[in-house]
Amino acid sequence: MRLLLDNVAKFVNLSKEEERILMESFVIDKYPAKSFLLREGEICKDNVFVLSGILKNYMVDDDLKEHTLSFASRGWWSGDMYSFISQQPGNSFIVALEETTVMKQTREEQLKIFDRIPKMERFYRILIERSLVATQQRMLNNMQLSAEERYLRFMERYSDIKYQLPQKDIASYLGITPQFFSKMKARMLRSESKL
Amino acid sequence: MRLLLDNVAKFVNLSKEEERILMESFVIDKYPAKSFLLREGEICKDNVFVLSGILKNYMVDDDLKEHTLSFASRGWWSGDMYSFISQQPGNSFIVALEETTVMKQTREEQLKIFDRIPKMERFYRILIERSLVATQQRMLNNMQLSAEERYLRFMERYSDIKYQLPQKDIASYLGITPQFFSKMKARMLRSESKL
DNA sequence: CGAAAATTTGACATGACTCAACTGGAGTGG
DNA sequence: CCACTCCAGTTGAGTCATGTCAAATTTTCG
Repeated sequence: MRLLLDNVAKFVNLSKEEERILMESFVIDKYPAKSFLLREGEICKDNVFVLSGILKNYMVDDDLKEHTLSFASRGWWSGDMYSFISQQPGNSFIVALEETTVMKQTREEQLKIFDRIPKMERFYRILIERSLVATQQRMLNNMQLSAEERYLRFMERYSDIKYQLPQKDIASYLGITPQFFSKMKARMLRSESKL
Repeated sequence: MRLLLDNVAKFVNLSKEEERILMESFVIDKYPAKSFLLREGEICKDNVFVLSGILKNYMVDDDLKEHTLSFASRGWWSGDMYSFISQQPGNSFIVALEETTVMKQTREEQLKIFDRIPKMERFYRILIERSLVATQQRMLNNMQLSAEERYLRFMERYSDIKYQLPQKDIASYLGITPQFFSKMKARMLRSESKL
């Protein structure tokens, strides 16, 4: 609980009363490993904040290949942005990679909070400003870096959970096949040990 | 001028007085063809709204290859998001592909407006929510679609200006080389005429 | 333990890139 | 207004990064 308020406090200052109101708009929920918070075709009702565990947000294309959009661990947000803001059926899945506890807030509650506590609209604005920058950066990385280089950046970005993620999911985040990922890692190890 | 207010009015309703205050925070500026609004290493002072003409936002990687982030024509916004929100030197260029007239607002003015007219913070929040969705979608397109398919989507997305953009810039937006783009187009034409 | 899933490995295929040469139009200066 | 240059665009040959398919191996977990 405190974790969420700390996250908010990084960008805006809330009074005790505002904190109380805010907390009332969230509910805590717990998902077992491998359970789905969201499936393709469903409406993403909630914006979720991870207290513990790991979530994966991904899409499946026409060839049934998975494409991972993001991972979320303790202290990070997750959701299907398109579906959440439009409240229309989305195309992505969100699954718990391990038992995961979250605090979640519906879009409706969120908009109400924006009216009651304008500072929260500011907080959210800042959150997505940064998210937009990160997404642009990642897209650029995909355009200009080799798979190997992208992998190294990935390890930095997700250093807290890198050893808990299945390789196939890392590959799908990097935009390469699991087979190629495996060969690439082997190659990197070989050339590293040659030094 | 009216164009900007209409753009805002799509998401929030301003009073005449608020509209007046808002307009005072923008200045109009005009750039000749091939002139730069922003260069790598500079701070992106302004968020710009295009009244006429076309802007291109791109980055140059270590191999001196260009990567186009976006084009902006009449009624669209442009800027280096990272640099604009952090007010730190950025890595992207913004250049006018033809003579371009814009309305621009500094980050400082923008933040002032957010305090004076909270509805404008809401407007901006909605703007970047959508921008985030579009960027995620584009990243996914890059991951799951072939260059050919990406090209077709590009033509829809930028149907208003597709014939005014140099091919090398379209190629760099699609994440392919101009040579490959040229060959691809030729191939597409051939297989189309065979029908 | 046994089945299913994840990972590894190898042979081969391919989409996209590089380099280089050529063409044709756009702008520039004399 | 011509001659010249300089980009943008095209095209071809060869290459490379990554994908595909298939099989073997290891790990996970009921």
